[in-house]
Amino acid sequence: MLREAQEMAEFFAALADPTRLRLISLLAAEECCVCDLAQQLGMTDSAISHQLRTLRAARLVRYHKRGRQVFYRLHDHHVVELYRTVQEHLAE
Amino acid sequence: MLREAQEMAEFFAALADPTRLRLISLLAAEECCVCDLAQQLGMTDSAISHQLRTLRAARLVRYHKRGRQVFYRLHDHHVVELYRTVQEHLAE
DNA sequence: CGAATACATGAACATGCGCTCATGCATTTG
DNA sequence: CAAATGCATGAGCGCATGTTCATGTATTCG
Repeated sequence: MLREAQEMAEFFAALADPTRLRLISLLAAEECCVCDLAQQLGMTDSAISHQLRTLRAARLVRYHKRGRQVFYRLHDHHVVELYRTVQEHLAE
Repeated sequence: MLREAQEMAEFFAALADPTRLRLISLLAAEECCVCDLAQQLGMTDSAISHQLRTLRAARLVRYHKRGRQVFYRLHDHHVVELYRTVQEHLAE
């Protein structure tokens, strides 16, 4: 039980940050490269890159390179569903 | 968007700890008092009380007093559903 | 009433986290 | 090729977090 709790905690921790949740919100609309994400959030490329690393580790996003840009998108539909569920839960 | 992200982040943060997830797992089975929860997790009453405070703040648990004991239970069915959903998601 | 029990809480300490800054590595452009 | 662009990464700093320890409060028991 402890091990499972640890895994779940790490997963929730990846979602427990406003910047990462805003990234997920942006990526729910469309795939996007790092510098555009940074610009939309008014943050540095470095800060966003660090956060994307966390989202990658939690398998919440995927990416593919084209030229010198890296395009990120949500890993699968489960991510959006979880996001929407909690969003509605907090709206009451 | 920033404000909503902040609220969601706080909610996920309440779930981003192994001890609190184990408490939720125990409370999913049956309502329980603080000292029993502490004993089942092999932790001090104080540590558990602190964590229950966090779960209360996130409205994840309710409680009622009887004598000198305080019995905690999950706030509503949404909590268990979210727990099960993520549990299954990580099981793949 | 006095001791013990069940829980809550504040301070303190160690650890982890998010951002900045500096740097490095591909890729593209002039 | 050299400069510039897009991104990744490691170190470092300030701040939040989880546990312990000491203490406080209500309730129950002898």
